[in-house]
Amino acid sequence: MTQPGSKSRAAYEWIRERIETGRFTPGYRLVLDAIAREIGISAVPVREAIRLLEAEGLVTFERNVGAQVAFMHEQEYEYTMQTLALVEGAATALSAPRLTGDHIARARSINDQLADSLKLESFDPRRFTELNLAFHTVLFQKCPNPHIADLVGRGWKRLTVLRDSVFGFVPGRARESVGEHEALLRLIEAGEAPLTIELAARDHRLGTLHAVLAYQAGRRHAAPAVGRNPSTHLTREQP
Amino acid sequence: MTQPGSKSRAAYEWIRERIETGRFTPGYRLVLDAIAREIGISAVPVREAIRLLEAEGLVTFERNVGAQVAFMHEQEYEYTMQTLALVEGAATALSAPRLTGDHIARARSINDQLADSLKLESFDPRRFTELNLAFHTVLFQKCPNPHIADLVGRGWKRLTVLRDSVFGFVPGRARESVGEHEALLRLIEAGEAPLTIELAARDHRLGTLHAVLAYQAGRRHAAPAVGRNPSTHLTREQP
DNA sequence: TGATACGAAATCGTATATGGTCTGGGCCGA
DNA sequence: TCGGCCCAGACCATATACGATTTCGTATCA
Repeated sequence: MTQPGSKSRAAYEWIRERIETGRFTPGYRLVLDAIAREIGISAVPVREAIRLLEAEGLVTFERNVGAQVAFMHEQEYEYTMQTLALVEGAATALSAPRLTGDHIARARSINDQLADSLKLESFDPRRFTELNLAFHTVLFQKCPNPHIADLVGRGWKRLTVLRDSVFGFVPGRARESVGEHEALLRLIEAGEAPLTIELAARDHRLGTLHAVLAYQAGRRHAAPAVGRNPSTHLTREQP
Repeated sequence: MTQPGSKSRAAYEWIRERIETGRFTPGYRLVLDAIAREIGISAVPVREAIRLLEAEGLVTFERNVGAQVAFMHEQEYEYTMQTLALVEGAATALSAPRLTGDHIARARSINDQLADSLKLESFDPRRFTELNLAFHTVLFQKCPNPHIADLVGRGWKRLTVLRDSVFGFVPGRARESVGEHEALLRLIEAGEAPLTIELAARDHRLGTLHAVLAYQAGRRHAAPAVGRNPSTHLTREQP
């Protein structure tokens, strides 16, 4: 299925693309025959595609009833980011000792691009997110544990569905990020203890999460109930 | 599919049971028609079952070629336990503040049973593992993040395929476990910081992992290259 | 003898067909 | 008017059928 050329794959991408771009909104019913007819294939591969989307949490499924685009509650972003903070932190720490000077240089170069993108009069949050992923990918790519690496990949993939780019909402956080990136690089260069690196990487991601949550709280209540500073606890205080 | 009553589900359980009990050994080819005929259904639901097993990593799959029971290298157990240490530690820490005295009492009661099972002249490692899961389930069950909770469940499920019970190999570790359980309970009761609890729970699991790795190294080299004590780093020294 | 090409068997991927299950609307009785 | 029953339509789950792809044995040729 993951293999290109298959119709299941085509159906998967066809549906996913529509969910990502918002043409299929949460609750939209995915009817096998209808989709199959529209793509010009039979229902069998469509069914398989939907099963895969279900496994990714993009659609919900009920036997004898069918599938619909999953409802994502407010907290979905929080849960995903919290999980990503956890696994990406670990992946980065496990990867760190295996990174060469070359890797660090590459990461630093990407971070420079991130810094540059801040200076443009028209800040492009989408591009910032793209570069941000590239930066972190360099850092965790050497993670020797394939399960953890896989979870990191899933987390990022899921984020693409939840938010195109949160940095559009919290541009200030983008600026902070660049500084934290450099700090993280220094820790790695210095050969700091894995746990130190893990918690730094974790905090970095939680920092973005908290910024977004604070922004949302602000929008809701006019008086922003600012969360605490990023904490390594994966948690934040309840209001 | 996850729903009972479906033939996909039946096929899934039929295959999985054979893999778990070792009747289907790694490398065994899973031929759709053959399995379908043997179960008495058509190939379509069997195919779906195999896709699910693939997602769980129990079988590997190649387009136009088919599926076979996944080869699990030596390190598979290590990777799975390391990942479980990571996510279970977090789940436990996130769950801890939501646990009532009732939960703690229940966990302690299970730990008593674990202690009792050590005293029996015939130690039953399988039962120990069962109770052990029950104990930890009490502790992380209140984890509010469904993604992390899900990952914990997957980790445990995967372990059932990898090893029936490692405590048969390292009975000494069973004894240690009981003590660490009590220590963990005290941390939770005392309302310690989430990170403290997280790392304690993580270390607890890594302890078992390291014990098993040391045992394996001992079997291989006669002179056991004992790993370091459990570390919160998720890592251990290379020999 | 070894390499290559051909062809048949095995097996997968997908289309089409069919029976089963759920859902919603209309009819009937209170 | 309202609630319950029944039926028809929609849709899913699975079976069967068939073309497509891979694999592997065998024959042919250098």
